Amino acid sequence: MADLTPRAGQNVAAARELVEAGGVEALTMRALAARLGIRAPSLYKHFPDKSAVEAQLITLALTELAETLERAEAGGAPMRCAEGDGGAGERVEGGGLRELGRAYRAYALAHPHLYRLMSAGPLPRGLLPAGVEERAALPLVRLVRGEAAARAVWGLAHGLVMLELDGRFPPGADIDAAWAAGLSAFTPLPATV
Amino acid sequence: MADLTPRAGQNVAAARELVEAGGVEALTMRALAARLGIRAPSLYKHFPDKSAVEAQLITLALTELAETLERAEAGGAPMRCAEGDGGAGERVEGGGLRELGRAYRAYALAHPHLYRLMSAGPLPRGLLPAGVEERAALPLVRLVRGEAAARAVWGLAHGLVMLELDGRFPPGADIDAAWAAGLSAFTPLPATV
DNA sequence: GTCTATAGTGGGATAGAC
DNA sequence: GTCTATCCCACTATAGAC
Repeated sequence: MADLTPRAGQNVAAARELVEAGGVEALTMRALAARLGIRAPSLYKHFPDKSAVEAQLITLALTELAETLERAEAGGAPMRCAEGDGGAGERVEGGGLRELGRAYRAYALAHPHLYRLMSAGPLPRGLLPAGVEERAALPLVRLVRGEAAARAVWGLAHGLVMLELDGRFPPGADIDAAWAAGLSAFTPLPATV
Repeated sequence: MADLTPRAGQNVAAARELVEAGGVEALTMRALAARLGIRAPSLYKHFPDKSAVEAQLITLALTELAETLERAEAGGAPMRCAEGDGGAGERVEGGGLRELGRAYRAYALAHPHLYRLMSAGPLPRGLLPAGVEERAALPLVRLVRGEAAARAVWGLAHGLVMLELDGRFPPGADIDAAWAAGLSAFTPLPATV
């Protein structure tokens, strides 16, 4: 959970560079040590094992994603409902969701390997600080009315991102349009069953 | 592409059992050989290398998924528009999409590791027979009007499946409801813009 | 906190005999 | 088509000296 050694922060930064450059498989204790200019066994004075390194990385990525989404939430559509003229109407939800989607996709595309690490396989929840996971989910939950719809939008975003990262769309595919079609399906109305 | 050896079919079946039981990482040339009662080097008389085995497996999974979706397409909603009374109206799309979603999710949950193998990472398209990928996509393309919307629904399904397989939803989450909310968002209208 | 040395495991793949 | 015998690679992790 917390750093086990004062310099562990630098180590995590180095681990991040490895992952961003070559994916999860590029993160080996040997490579991490080499990048730090030390020998692999020395790492075990900083981390109990490799999963601890990965957990720190996942925590970092989840926090960054949360911050990105929070920024989109605040800066995108007119969300400051308390001040100014409160007559925003139905454009608030649509605009907010579009902004959130843009931010989500942008983060994933900017850090594809980190996104994969963060979202592939079950989370090592026991190794993560409390609340990180929830924080990343909050902006969407705040914006979309209803658990079911929020999870659907989450699935939509995650699926589109993964298909794009995995190169599943045909070469000329208009992915922007797919996002627009997907998100706009959720904006007019929750569309009761 | 094609089997390199008469008995390659049996080998692929054995490989499938390994993957279904223990995931992609359980598929090793050694383990596959052991299951076939031979030694690992003998496998290289049937396959040039390991990626060829995986490609056969992916082909098999894509074909099975395609068949599953085609069955749902034919049996679910009243799709036999040519015969009987042609007055189906708007319920055709909604019902068909729901059926398709059900079938897609059911296949993924029944064969989670195979689904992962088939949908994770870029497809080794050069090693796949022509048309397999397209065939799996066709039922959805036929049902959803517009490329963008079809890709969005694809992303929705893939995302929801992956989140479920990866145990990302909270313990008590109503995943059925998330699917219903997601698919129903696409049924009433394409929701222009 | 770092080192050397090493244990232990697993993997893909080849050569050449039969 | 199958075998034996290997090669070479890579990885996580520990022990114990400094």
